[in-house]
Amino acid sequence: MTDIINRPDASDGDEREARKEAVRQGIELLFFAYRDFTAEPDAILAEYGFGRAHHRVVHFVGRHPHMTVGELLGILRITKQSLNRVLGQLVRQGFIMQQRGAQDRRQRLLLLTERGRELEERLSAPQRARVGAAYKKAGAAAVEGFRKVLLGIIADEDDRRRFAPPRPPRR
Amino acid sequence: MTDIINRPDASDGDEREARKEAVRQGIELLFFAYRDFTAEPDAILAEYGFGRAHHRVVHFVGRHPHMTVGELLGILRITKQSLNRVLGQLVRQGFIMQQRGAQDRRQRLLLLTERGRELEERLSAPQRARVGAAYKKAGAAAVEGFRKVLLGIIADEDDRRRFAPPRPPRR
DNA sequence: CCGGATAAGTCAATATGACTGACATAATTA
DNA sequence: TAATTATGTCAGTCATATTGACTTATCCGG
Repeated sequence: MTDIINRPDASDGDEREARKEAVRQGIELLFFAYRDFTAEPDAILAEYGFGRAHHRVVHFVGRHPHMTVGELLGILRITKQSLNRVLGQLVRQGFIMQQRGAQDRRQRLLLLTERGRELEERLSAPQRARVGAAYKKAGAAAVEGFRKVLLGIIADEDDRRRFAPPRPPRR
Repeated sequence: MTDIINRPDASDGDEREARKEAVRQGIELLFFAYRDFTAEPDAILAEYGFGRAHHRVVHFVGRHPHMTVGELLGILRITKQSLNRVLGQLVRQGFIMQQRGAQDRRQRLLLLTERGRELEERLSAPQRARVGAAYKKAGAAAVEGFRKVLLGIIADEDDRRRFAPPRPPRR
């Protein structure tokens, strides 16, 4: 269960050190990848006078239409005061619409407008290109590993549940 | 006339859609993983009145002792004014030492003090635990895939070069 | 050896994204 | 009806980042 690698001639100390170094490299890889992964959308956002927070809102509302403000707060893990400035700008400038909830009329269900979809498309394009190219280059097996490790890093069980296998076997 | 319904082997259109969805999931996975990956150190940093920027500096100086200020700026991709506030605090509070460069005396080579090493250890412990557990759970093949994909996401060739294979064949 | 380039540091002003705390409103639910 | 919940808002603060201008010390090429 613990055998990461089968090495007959390494001592436990070396083994542990090598593993520790591998983990530290993983940490650093995450930093670099995230840094570059956000750089291109950030440049586009600047045109609109928006920041990374706006991207996150547009992304999640795009992927989960009719989500509530509370759900969005739970995903982003920020306060409603922080969200409100960003969300308010997006609503006032016509990127996001709010609909009264049908069952619970206190809820404001969030939706992208046409303009919002265009923005989402522009912002995600460089990220999709970057990640898509990395996927293609690394191959399907590597992508499976990438997903597995990232899922292991995510703390919250509910958040992990968002990620069903990419192609669930139908029937 | 693309028949959506009854198809054992997917058409190109479906194939493309599935791939696009897989890439979008990857983007989201990166967001969630990075969010959780930074949450625990952030709480520790708050005890010191520090922020994430201090963590990054302590991390890179710890991993690359005697690095110059310019190298650090290149890695972090921030302005020297931004770095200076953070670095200055760390130096003044005894977490980082600066040594004059031997060849080039304009350089201030950066080093962790004992206190700095302790801080680095505290900050990295939860990250190492989280990433280490994810590695262990996912297995060696998955880790290889994780590394491959993240390397593909990193834009800069010089940055990619930092990541030699975790166990280079000695001899 | 002089002058330009480079490494580092600094001052000032500004923007963004986050926080805490307090409070308001409307709607749901017990 | 009363408590709770979903959302929104006002006010103040902090950390991180920016641009732009400038200084000091040092290096290096002509």
